[in-house]
Amino acid sequence: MATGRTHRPATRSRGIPEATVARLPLYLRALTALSERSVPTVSSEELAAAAGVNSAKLRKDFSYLGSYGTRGVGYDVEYLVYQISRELGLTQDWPIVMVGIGNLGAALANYGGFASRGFRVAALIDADPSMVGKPVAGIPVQYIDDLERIIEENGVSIGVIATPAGAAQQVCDRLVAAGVSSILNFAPTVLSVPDGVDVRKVDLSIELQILAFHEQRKAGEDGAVGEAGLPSAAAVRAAAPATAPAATAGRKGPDGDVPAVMPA
Amino acid sequence: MATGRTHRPATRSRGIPEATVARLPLYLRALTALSERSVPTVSSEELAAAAGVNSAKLRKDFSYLGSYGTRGVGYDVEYLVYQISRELGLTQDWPIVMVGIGNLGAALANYGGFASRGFRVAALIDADPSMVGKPVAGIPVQYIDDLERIIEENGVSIGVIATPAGAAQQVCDRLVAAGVSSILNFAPTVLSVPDGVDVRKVDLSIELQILAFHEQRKAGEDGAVGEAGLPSAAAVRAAAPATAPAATAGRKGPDGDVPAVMPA
DNA sequence: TCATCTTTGTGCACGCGTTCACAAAGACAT
DNA sequence: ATGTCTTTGTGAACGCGTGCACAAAGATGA
Repeated sequence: MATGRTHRPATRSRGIPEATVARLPLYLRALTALSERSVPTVSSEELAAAAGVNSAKLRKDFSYLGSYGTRGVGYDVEYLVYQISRELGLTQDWPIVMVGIGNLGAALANYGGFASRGFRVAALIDADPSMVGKPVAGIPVQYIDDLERIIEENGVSIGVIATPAGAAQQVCDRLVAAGVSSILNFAPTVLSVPDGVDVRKVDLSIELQILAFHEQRKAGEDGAVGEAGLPSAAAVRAAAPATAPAATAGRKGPDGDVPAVMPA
Repeated sequence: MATGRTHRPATRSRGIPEATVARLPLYLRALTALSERSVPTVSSEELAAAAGVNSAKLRKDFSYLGSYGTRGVGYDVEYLVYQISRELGLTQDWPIVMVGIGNLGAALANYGGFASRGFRVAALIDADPSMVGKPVAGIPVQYIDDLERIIEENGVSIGVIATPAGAAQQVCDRLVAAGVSSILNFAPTVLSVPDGVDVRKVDLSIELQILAFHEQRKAGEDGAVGEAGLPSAAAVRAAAPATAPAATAGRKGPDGDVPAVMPA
């Protein structure tokens, strides 16, 4: 998960916990799939399994929205889809602008997940004049000088930043000044914004580093305690990652490098 | 933040809280920037500001790593960079494979954040035969039938999934069976994996939905209480978002369907 | 109508994470 | 040496999130 809300210490909106809000889209996705298969109702147990969460947690989450279930039966799929969509604000149209149409930006623009569920790409913006006018995902790229006008004319309140790190804060400032109050940041930088503006960040590098931490730990602890499960194959390999010849090459790491294997 | 660790209920590794681990990459980035500017030391206050966190939290985070600071002075930048890198396992080489080289996958492969800090793209894999052999980011795409062999030969323990939702679980199963024990998932699906395997997910659609929720809330509450701050412009606009005409139309697509290649 | 069975909704307890506030530690000047 | 000043490291309190376990609600069948 590339994640991380910034700012706004879980404002506990109108009683709905932040953690619950973060799971609603997950439930919605599972429910939509059921809806397409014309399944009329689901139990908390089934839906929880589909969403990958605990059933008690799911029931508690739904309890914040109201009592939409029927004891002995479960939840009405269609009704729940509607309620969650409404709660998330997906029953209305959300025009968004994306700034920075490089490799990542272009890929995101093409990504279907953006277009679905009420989100509409109102404009693609870049600072490279040679990009201007070129259509990406069917939408012509516009020049950054028009950013303020575009936001104003389209009533945009959500912006996506996919620029290089160096330009992110500057772009962010302009977006906020122009009226954007929610930002999804793909640039590897910490953005500082005034109160009232929400920033969520997606950082590939950070996600990988977190995985590496756990991977290293798995490699290190096994052998020590034996930690049930885990099909040795992976553990062994991770413990002695230099198995492959030329591949791993370097591995010069200073000193305190992984306790290398460590026989039981 | 596209986020969400799955599984593994915060195993509290060797005393380092999960929340702290998630922040270490942030500190590392800020420290690296300072290091490049040849700054010798930083106080917890300065570094916290750069990383966008509370200074007390930062000090407590570092306290889990040991006592690396000097009272009255601060932390030695170089030393801290090394310690955090080591703790995160970045002093060793981590070969990774990426499966699903569509729009998003290609963009990720080109993304510099992957190559840096010990991560090395060992292979790009796709199920579309017409993609095979074509170089992406300088690396020729390989066919998915060779997945197991590639993982074995390169000692890969971290995999990145950027396939369409429908293919994700299947790819995941193969990766895990081949020995991969950490997965970064960009497909909009819940992956189920055996114990011992870590999954982190990055879901653009979910992030946007969370932002929409807060945006809706901001628009709704103002007017009711007045809730200080917030430059009306955005609030007013969000309150009457249906400005655009047809737009929302279609609404058919199941869910986050990646346009990209790859049949099931 | 009544009994049984399924599934929700939630009270409660526990643990993690955050923040405050301060004592201890060391640098630095005199 | 000694005092002052800065900054760390952490004890303690608090709040959020999670999961258990169960009572209440309603469906279903006789």
